[in-house]
Amino acid sequence: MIKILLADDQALVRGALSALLAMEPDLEVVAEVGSGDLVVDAALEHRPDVALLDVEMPGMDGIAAAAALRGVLPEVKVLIVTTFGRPGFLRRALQAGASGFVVKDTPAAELADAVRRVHAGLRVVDPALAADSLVAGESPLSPRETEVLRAASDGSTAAAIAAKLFLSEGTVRNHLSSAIGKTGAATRAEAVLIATENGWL
Amino acid sequence: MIKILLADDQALVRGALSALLAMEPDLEVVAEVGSGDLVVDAALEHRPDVALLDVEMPGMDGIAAAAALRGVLPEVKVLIVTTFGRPGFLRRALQAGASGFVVKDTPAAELADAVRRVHAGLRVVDPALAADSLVAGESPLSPRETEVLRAASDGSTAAAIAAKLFLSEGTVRNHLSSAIGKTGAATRAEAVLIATENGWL
DNA sequence: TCTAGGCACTGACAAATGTCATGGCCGGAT
DNA sequence: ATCCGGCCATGACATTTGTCAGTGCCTAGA
Repeated sequence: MIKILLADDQALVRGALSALLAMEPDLEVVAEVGSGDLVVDAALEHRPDVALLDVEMPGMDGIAAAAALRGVLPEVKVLIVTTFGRPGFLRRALQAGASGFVVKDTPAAELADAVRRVHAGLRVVDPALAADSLVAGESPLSPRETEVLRAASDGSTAAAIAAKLFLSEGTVRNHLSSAIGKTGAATRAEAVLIATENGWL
Repeated sequence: MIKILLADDQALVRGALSALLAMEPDLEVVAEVGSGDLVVDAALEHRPDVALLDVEMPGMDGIAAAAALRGVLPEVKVLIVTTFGRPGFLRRALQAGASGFVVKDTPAAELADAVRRVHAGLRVVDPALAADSLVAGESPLSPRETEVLRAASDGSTAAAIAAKLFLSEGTVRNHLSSAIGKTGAATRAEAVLIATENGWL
């Protein structure tokens, strides 16, 4: 019997995944949480074999939760589930110690198998996504550029970003210009889009 | 026995919802599709009582599919499911003839009830979302402003938008300026954000 | 019929943006 | 010890953006 911890912020999806996994005779969902912050506590209490973590969650996201879980209970295997197949997500998930990475548009029948394979100590990675991850590579953005670009992602003006990050306005424009160049974009808005699609923010 | 048609582009979620509904003795999923374009065909073939449609789908979205379904098989009740509780979505869904509107973070246990209530001829609407919909009101943007703003949402420059929509660059800037004013934003990027959050695009 | 409002355009102006050259500071690699 | 790269900053420049005033066309409602 493989014991599973389920983390997804959307209650409906969480419950549905639970129902899906409950159909398998050898799987058992022992805990469900709706936030990344609750993962470690729930794992300590219910001692699952596998943790199924969504990336998109308020507060601590699935990848951060995976890293935290690894620090406390390294024997728990982590399988990351996500809506968006961003190359950067896969890279960061594996670096955080995840054993598997599944996108939400894989067939439902394969989820149980993925759980079993992860439990058996194997790696489970979407091959198409792995290829994307290789071509996209790591983020070309420096830490500061990433920070500035993220601050720009809500349409803030350069002056507003400068105030928020305690920088000069010219410096902000320089970082943005550099980010625009590295992403191959023409405007900051396009740079934000490209960086987001690649999971660099 | 209530017969259900399920439409969601994410196979994993679709399968999971199917498993969830299959646990109810009086519900039966008779068809599953992964695109809005397939909804009408599948409905004609399987004659469901209730159609459970996700809004976010490639090709024809859930709301358009609801309208199309209503034109062909008006006796089929439509229950819209969505990740994002955008006020504009609710309004458009109801105008398209949907009987219910459920957000994906409602508890899993309530989904079956929502299906039953919709089947019984009742309306099912998230109360919090309904309130939002009232305050947000209809989109203040004119058709042209909406079009221009949508074209700007990928970070395109004014010149690029003008070329795409066969407008003068000055006209594009005027429409954007007007949209910025109506949304209460300070920049076009912020206007895009606000319009998206309200479901106006 | 008149009128209001959406749509399109022009021209002009201030502000914001993107780029470039330049320089100083620091930490890690050679 | 030196060099390189990231980081912060300045100042200057051309371009883009956001705003405003004014014009005209067209359609739907009073």
